Amino acid sequence: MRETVSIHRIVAEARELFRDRGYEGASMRDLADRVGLRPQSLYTRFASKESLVRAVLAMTLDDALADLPDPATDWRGAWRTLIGRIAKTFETRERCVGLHLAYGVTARTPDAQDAVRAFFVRLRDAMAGILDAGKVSEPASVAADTLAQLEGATLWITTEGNMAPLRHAVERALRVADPEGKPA
Amino acid sequence: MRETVSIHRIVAEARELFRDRGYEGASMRDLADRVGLRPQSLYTRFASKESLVRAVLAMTLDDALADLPDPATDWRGAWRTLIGRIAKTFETRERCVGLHLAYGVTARTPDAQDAVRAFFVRLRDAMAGILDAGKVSEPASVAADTLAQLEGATLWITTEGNMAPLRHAVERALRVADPEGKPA
DNA sequence: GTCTATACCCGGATAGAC
DNA sequence: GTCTATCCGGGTATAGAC
Repeated sequence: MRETVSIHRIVAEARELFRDRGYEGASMRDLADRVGLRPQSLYTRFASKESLVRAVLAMTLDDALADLPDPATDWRGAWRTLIGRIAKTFETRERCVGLHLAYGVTARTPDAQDAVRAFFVRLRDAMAGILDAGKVSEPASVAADTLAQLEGATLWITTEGNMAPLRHAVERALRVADPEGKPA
Repeated sequence: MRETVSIHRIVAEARELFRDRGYEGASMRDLADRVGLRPQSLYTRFASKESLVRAVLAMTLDDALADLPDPATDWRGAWRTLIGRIAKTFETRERCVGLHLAYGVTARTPDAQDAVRAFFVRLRDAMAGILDAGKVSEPASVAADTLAQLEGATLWITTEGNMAPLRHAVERALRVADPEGKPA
């Protein structure tokens, strides 16, 4: 008789799998192995592999936005913290689970596709809300561009292990909240 | 008795599949259906699914670099043309086959992994060569950043159909070769 | 809630006829 | 070079005992 495995643990391991192998490349068998269960036992918690996508991205968004400084009183601190968290994840994990899933889900997994779209829209809106509190012009557009630049930099991490483009993207992102800061 | 199917045709269809579904999601059966062959007939031309990756990326690099203006005499024209081709592909196809493969190949497909790395390094080097001809400072770094920004913008195309971040990335890229140009 | 066992399908790849 | 037929592993998911 095995111990009960927490939902959080399963979702965290599923995130690792999705990030490294994408939606198609990740298997329920491998996930079960990682958490020490039989594959079938996963289905008592999750109706399908597809439903794991929403859970993984919900956890990831929570991680990114938890306990941020209040934009109303410290929007620069909130911005720096959020950008730093995203960059830290990319440095440590070498890639973005959201981007892998964005490319990996299709019309054949519509619920997963919607979950991915919702994840990025919510993240962008959170970023835009911070910039809006700082009265940065066109906050939604700047937020989308900033997130895109951070995501794109993972190309060089995953192909070459080259972190320089990510560092440059972070510098540009921080300059959004501090235009007087040191130039490159 | 069917007509002989050209290698070019097979590789072009494989590119569509890899771009839309990634390495794991693309199947030799689907590829065979697209070109009107039995799956087994693909193996007379390609030793394995993995070997298709190198062929797809070689064709893609050729497409991107064919008949560019000579950087020695018109580096700005070469830069504009290359950036324009990349952006055009992303607009039309909604995503980048190279990025999907970059995330999709693993240590279990080492030849494909190497092909992906080589693809992006060669593309970056071609971009850097153009910038170098124009005496732009740090051409390799600028080329890598520019490519990353274009790639990152596909996130919003694939999730929302939003082309604005790609347009912004193109504007920033063109400004590299024309710093006096119109600001955003 | 987890287990054993399994249904059922789809994946890459091969054998051998024509 | 393409075909028919097939092998074999692995995928998601389910049934039913404990």
